[in-house]
Amino acid sequence: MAQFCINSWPMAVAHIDADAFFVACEQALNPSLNGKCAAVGKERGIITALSYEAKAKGVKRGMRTFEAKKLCPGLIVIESDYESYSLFSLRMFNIIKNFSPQVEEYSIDEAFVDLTGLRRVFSCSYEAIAKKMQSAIEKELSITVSVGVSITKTLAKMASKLKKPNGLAVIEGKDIQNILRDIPAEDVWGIGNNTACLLRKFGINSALDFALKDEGFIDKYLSKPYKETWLELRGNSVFGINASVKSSYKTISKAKSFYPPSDDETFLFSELTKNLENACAKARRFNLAAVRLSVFLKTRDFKAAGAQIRLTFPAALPPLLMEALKEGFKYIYAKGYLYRQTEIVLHLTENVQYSLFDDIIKIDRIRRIYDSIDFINKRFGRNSVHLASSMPSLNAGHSPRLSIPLIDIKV
DNA sequence: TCTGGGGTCCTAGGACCC
DNA sequence: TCTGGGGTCCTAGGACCC
Repeated sequence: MAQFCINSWPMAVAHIDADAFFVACEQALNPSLNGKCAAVGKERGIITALSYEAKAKGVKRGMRTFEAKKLCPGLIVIESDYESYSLFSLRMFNIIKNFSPQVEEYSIDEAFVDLTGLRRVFSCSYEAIAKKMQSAIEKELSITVSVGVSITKTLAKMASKLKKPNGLAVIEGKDIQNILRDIPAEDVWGIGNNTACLLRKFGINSALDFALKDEGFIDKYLSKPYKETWLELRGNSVFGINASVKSSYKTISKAKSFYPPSDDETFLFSELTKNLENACAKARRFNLAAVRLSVFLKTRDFKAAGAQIRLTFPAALPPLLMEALKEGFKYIYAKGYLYRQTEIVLHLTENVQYSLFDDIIKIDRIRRIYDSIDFINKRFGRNSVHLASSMPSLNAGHSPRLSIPLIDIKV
């Protein structure tokens, strides 16, 4: 069979994927959990992550904990502790950066590493460098990772899945076709269910079927991202390693589900207010301001009603966004429907410019108040100080350590 | 199977202008 | 006033990812 046309000097990229990361962190912190059926997500009542032992008993992510315990009676369910996981994550990335400066922090438990040219530095093969990284992580953090090495990001990402957990797999140019043959098209990174359905109609079932399709077909039926994935599968690297640290957001969203579903206008609006305050606090941390605000109410059958409001000036201070929130809420709220989730999305801008006509003094007063609020919340915990209209939802859930409702901000 | 809370990018189509 | 061509910007929504 004809080989794909590959660049003569392909890049070497490794994808590192921690195994059952959240649970592995818990096990590293508390070795008595090793080898046991353990899961994280107690606070939500839903399995967020689980050990391989629990997976073997048929427990799945997203399962309700009581269902999981039926399947696996000895299951230990722990509250998730994101601060610890973030620290493990940071340390894992730092270990990887000892090997190459070109490290993309792809998610909390995954990284891409550009190894191109490093064989000389380490006097060994790319596979051996990958092995060294894997061992270093296990030795220093007591967690295991699976590593894939190949000539494009897409192939490396797929390689890391081949021998999970604690595995190492290399896909060389000459092996691409043999390996893609056994991988279903929907398991390709970037091809979801929808596209897999479309591909099946054309007899494309495996990753290899897709990779072997001619360019004319790709151009005719698929858009840019799929063309890029197609190229990557054929060994032509188009996705670079993005080593810059994320410092900004285009959108920030906050959503919260609740049970039982509710049609209580006051409760729903207070939930939205709380979402808004949390999203705004995050936006302020990154020096961002919203230019548009989206508001959603979701019913039990996953149907969402949404509205989007354009703001007259960029803002990240809840009092300045309350009118827009009210407007959006009024527009989408329908009496008699039971809702189970509220969500807001801030569409953000970096360069905050106030026009001469905006009330700069008023905005500045509110900003100063929120500087203090951010300070207090940092000291005493999230939601220590919040808007009075988010009280009903706060009282329904966890109570903050110190509650100082801001009854009415006068400006 | 649809569990939950984040995100990103791309495209099509409308608004508006020349 | 109508017709047609062309460009840009914005936004909604789709698809995908962890």
